[in-house]
Amino acid sequence: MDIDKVFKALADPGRRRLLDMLHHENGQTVTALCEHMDMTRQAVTQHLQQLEGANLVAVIWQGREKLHYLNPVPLHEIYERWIGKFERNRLRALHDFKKKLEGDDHDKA
Amino acid sequence: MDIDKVFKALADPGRRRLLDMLHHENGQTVTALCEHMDMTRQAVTQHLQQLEGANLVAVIWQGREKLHYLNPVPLHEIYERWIGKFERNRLRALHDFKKKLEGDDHDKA
DNA sequence: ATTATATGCAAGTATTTACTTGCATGTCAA
DNA sequence: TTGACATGCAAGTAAATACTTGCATATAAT
Repeated sequence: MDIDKVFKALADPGRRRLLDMLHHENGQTVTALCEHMDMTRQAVTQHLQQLEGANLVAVIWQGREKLHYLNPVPLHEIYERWIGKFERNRLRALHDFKKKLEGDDHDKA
Repeated sequence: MDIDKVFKALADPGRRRLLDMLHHENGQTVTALCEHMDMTRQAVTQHLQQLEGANLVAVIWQGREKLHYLNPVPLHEIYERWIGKFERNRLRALHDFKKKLEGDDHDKA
């Protein structure tokens, strides 16, 4: 799994918006998703392709319609491999930080 | 809190690497961080500034040295406001998705 | 004082990314 | 089978991002 693609995909507000829309209603077509996006269909398509490439969205063809489904697994990966790791040390880091500040203010006092 | 800046900051592998380094050893100087980065000091500085802008890194000046400290709070925010939301519906979404697939395979059979 | 070290500022280039426009293809419905 | 609808493909433009180079400033060490 290419976590870089996931981060890159999430970096754009438009793409996050698309994920939100699918979160609100799963299995939407390109055209449906376009209605709330202030850009051409092509632009939206390209964003959706990136989301697909990052495996955040899966697609099912239904006749001439392309239905988009959210795949939350990569988000989970990001949490596991990235956020959790830092979270675990959250309090410790904050502690270190404050200690440093205090050390500066009254050094050896 | 500007969550877009956080996502943008995380979108670059170099910046994620810097966060990793600080996670490994907190409070490093620019120069120290540069040693493991295959680019000029200026480039690293600019990345660090973006991390600072996203509030992922805090800085303390110590004489001529600039010490960088990790701030995991924005990561937590991302989890809270983004990942968790999707996680909660993870199983449900997967369920919907499979049902859709099945429905296509043997429609009304 | 002089030199070395740690960093900043700013302009310029190169690469990447976002978005558009125009046309092509395939599916559905009358 | 014709017309409307859903989407794809591809080339081009505009804007954002990553990175560099050259010089300036401040702190520390000798």
